[in-house]
Amino acid sequence: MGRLVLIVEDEESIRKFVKINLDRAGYSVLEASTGEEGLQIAAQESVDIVVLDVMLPGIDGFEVCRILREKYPYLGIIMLTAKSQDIDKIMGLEYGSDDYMTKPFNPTELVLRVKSLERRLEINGEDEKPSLDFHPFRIDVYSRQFYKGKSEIILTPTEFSIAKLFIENPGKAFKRDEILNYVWGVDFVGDSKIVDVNIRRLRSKIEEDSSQPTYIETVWGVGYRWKSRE
Amino acid sequence: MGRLVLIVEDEESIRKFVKINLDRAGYSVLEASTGEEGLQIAAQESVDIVVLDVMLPGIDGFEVCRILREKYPYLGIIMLTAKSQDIDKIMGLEYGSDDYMTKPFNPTELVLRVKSLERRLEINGEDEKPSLDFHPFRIDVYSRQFYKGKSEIILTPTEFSIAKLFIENPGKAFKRDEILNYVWGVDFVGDSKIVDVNIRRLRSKIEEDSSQPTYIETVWGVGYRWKSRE
DNA sequence: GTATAATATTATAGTATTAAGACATCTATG
DNA sequence: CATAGATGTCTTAATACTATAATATTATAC
Repeated sequence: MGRLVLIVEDEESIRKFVKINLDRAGYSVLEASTGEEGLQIAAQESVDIVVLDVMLPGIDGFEVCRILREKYPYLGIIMLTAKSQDIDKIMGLEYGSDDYMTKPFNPTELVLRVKSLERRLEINGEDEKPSLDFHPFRIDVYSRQFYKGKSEIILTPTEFSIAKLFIENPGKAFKRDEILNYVWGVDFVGDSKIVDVNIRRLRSKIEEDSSQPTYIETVWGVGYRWKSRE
Repeated sequence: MGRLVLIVEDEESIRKFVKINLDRAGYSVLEASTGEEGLQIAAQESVDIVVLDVMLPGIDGFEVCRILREKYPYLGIIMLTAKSQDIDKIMGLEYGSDDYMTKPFNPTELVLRVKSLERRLEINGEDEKPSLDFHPFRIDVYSRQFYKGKSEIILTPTEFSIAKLFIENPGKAFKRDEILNYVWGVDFVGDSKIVDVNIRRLRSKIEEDSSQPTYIETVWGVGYRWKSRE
């Protein structure tokens, strides 16, 4: 499963450069240009690894690292530092990053470090459970739990079933009858309008604003579609 | 299986960082901020290894170490000391700790020390108990005993079987039929509501408040799940 | 713009699920 | 054989879910 990496770096050229390299290595990459933005994204998305610059406008990288480590013990953190900085302090108790690289750095090496950290996290951290991922959502079929970013959303059986169908087929436009067959079974007798009602319930739980849905789109005259990446 | 580590350290930031790192390495971690608290927890829970700061308010670390060693000969103890302290005294007969680290220290190294001590304890110490651990619970499959912390909870055969199934598969959402098949066997004739009744009985024994269960969660429309982590 | 069809929203009543308690039967043990 | 504990069944209560229907809103075609 392609892990999700967040880059927190104010200089755009470096950020893009890192992104391109991690993209190519098969990671999903999010970007933040300030510490505040980084913390916000980390709170919303289920980020696995953060590549964090020390020098940031506003809250500096050390502070961001400390906050991240406190909030998300299982997060991997790689810091980008200047040569002169105190490595013990960075890696040690004070801030608790998992690895560091001194600038300027070789992008290939960064990718290697990310990969190595990923392995470490997998070994120590929890086992890999079959989960369906579609950022910012994740469905854990093993425990039957649905997550938006880091927080669980409790779904009813019907809602869960619909969400699973969508996330297994992002971008596909489903006719009401198709949804009906999958969720209610082929022998269901009744109006296909129940699909609408249950879509609405699902929307009200997962959308920011359920009257302006951004995840479950209406395909007029057909049915509904889980919005694939823009 | 994840061993239980107790950290006795008054400074919260250090305590938290040690906890985070041990958590990630797969240990269950308990915290105490004073020597008294540490001794109390050690008496209640089946702690395997203690990480013990020397400088503590009230009873100091040396004294805590001596008491622990006297009471629990098989306990592993790692002391955290300042650079200047007399290492021979710490490691020697006087107090009898198993290992030490000087502050400031690298958390990664601490994890390595804990792991190494764990191995040593397994070789020298007691038999490899075929026990399932899921803090604060422990199941001894041979003697068919069930513990919450240090105290045994007497379970009936049916309850024990359910508890075992859950603790072997933390986080998994079990359908009633799955539980039925495992506990009662595939040839059981009768209603699957029997599962509900026995879950209730188990809850009333192991939960603080069985109407607000925190260990055995209800998965609505499906069955039950042992809560994996908070 | 207006009519029409499709979809969104809301409320409610009915249904299904789970929790809790009580009881009778069964089983092991002395 | 007597007893205590274990276990399955039944009943009732509490809770959560969901289909239906009725109304409002929005999109499309003309």
